[in-house]
Amino acid sequence: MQYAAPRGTHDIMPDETPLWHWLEEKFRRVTRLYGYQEIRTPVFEHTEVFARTSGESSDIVRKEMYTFEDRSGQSLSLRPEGTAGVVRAYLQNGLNATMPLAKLCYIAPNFRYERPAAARYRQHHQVGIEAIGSQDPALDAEIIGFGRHYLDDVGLTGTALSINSVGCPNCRPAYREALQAFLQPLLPRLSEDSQRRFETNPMRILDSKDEGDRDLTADAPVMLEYLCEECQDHFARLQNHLLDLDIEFEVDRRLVRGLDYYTKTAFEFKHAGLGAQDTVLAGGRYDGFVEQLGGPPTPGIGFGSGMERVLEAMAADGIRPVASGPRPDVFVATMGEAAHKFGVSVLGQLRRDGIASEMSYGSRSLKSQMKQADRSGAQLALLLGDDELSKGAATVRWLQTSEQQFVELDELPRRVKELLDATREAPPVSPAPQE
RNA sequence: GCGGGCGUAGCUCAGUCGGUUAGAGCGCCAGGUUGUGGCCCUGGAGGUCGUGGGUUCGAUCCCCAUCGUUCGCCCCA
Repeated sequence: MQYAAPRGTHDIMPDETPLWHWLEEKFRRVTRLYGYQEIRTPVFEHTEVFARTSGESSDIVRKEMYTFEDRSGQSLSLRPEGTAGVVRAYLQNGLNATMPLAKLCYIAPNFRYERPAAARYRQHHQVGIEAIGSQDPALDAEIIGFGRHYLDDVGLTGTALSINSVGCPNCRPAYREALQAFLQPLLPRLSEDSQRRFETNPMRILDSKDEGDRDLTADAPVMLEYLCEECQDHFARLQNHLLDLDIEFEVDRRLVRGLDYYTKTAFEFKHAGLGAQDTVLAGGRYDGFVEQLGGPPTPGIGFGSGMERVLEAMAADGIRPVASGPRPDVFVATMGEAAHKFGVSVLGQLRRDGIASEMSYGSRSLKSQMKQADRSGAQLALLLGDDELSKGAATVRWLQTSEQQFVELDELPRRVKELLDATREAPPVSPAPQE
């Protein structure tokens, strides 16, 4: 093999795109129900945009960004996550002045230079939403409810929702101190990874997968005990809204987020069939974010959901909603050069009449063309040969029943449409995609 | 970035205790029907056995490196 796609990237081939379209449509439908409008931002931004907001210490900024200089020497980076670019666009286009609450959604690729693993890629695709401009916990509930709705529609009803509050700049510093005070004496006994986290992100230690760490930190202070009044109230009201909405959740006191910008609400939907990369949709509130990008103090909240992960979770659950891509209505088969030439113009006419049509190129036997017609999934085959040409007609063959008839050429579009309509009213026994 | 598994046809995989022409099923193409698809039969194309180096009379097989992939860790969607 001469060339392969770069490590951690993958091609989405024609036999898979129908499934991607299906998933995108599931998402778009929910965006309409909840009133989120699509935004499309550049695939790269000034590196500052991400460095500023994700936190200089986060792994994403430290070692996972695709950063490069353009010809003028400015530093640009491929988007590693969705929120930063959206907020940048929000400010640049003055939505803060024109939309009291901006409800935005996107479907876009993200890029991270990390070691590929199951359901983790260097280029992956996320659907996501952001709501910028309100601190109301009802909005947190809407965002989480959106996530639940989307996953349910996709068929992943078994995903478990965890929520937590990670506090705010008022209460987190005190908690961080208390946590570090607790961890200090344990430090030598913690895993290597956690020793490193002690400085960079001590809250992550609570989330460690190391069993020894888990035991040692069983009685560690948790953020919930240190929440300021405002954060406490916010978290309580969120839970009430979720209960009112019949959304099942569990409070995970150790749930944290990797990016520095999160405040208050953090949440994750996990799927059991995925192995180590089991988070299928995750997000949280980021009330200090807009300010960090130079805007006025503006609260915001959103989530991202990895499409590759959702598709793998679907596969693990045996959800296979789409059988195949679009099929032509009509397949034109010809015999002889004159008929082939004529077939080309018939094909063009059918298409102008709105009938999806194909034909065979190169000189293939009729048998081979019929085989192609069969595999194309077309309902009708149109046969053109010397007989038809001399009579000014075409043979129209209904592929399911093998019935066929001569049709005058000027009758053709009308007759073909009639036959196709009849088929649609009484759908044949083809394996219908399950909804 | 760290540790382990795997890499044989388009796909799923067999195989060689190191030995000459590397196999199957599916798929693809053609013929069996010089104007008719699905089933069946017959035939065909398609492989530098991931790549590079080493050991050997001889390597797809053993060793090393490298690339890719996969599982776990870090981190994350």
